[in-house]
Amino acid sequence: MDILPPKTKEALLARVEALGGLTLAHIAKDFNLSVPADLRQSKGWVGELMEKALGADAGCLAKPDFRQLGIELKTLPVDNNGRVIESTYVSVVPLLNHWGLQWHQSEVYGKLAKILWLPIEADPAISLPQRRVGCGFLWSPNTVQEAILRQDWQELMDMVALGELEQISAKIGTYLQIRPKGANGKSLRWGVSASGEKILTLPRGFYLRRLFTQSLLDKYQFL
DNA sequence: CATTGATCATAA
DNA sequence: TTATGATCAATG
Repeated sequence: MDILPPKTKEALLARVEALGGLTLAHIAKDFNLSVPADLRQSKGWVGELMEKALGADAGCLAKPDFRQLGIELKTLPVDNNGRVIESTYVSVVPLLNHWGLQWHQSEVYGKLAKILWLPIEADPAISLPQRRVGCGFLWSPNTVQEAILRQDWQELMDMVALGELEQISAKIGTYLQIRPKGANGKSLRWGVSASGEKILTLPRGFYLRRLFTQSLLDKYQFL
């Protein structure tokens, strides 16, 4: 059972609304999928299930998930107190061939420009099959948010370009941060050192900090 | 106990 | 092999 991609934003939001309140077991059953016991060896399972349920069509491509609509889908794990549990992966950090890259041409901007946030119950006290989908909402950065995201991106990409990879830690950045993003500590990519030589280094990704996505969720709940 | 750094599965 | 989907688990 394959769901076709929604043709309009309204059609997408209608599907999101229909998902709200359903358990993961319920949705998985509709696709003849079994629910893993836990996420330890299936970390992306919930996100992939939501892609199926909503008809995301970007597959493994450098997205957005809904290509025709330019909308990126992100699940937002939330505990029983409405607290966002995890940071949100955005995209890989280009370690090479990034000279002259501008904010508005970056993958980060492309994905953050329009996001469908889909809160998912993720309290450890609730078993995976019993967890429910919350109320999804569309978000685009406002002027202030974009300015801060852009500053973060620029500061971090400047460090990448200057070969300061070893000095990049997850502590840098107000909303955005860079953290390792690989299969394990042995996966390596080519980057550039401070002296301009090509070096092997960990693959990294841009992530949105938990407190930032928490603020988005809080604002939505308030409205 | 929150965050950083490390890791798991899968598709193309 | 690299990018997608993320969460796990060590650390301070």
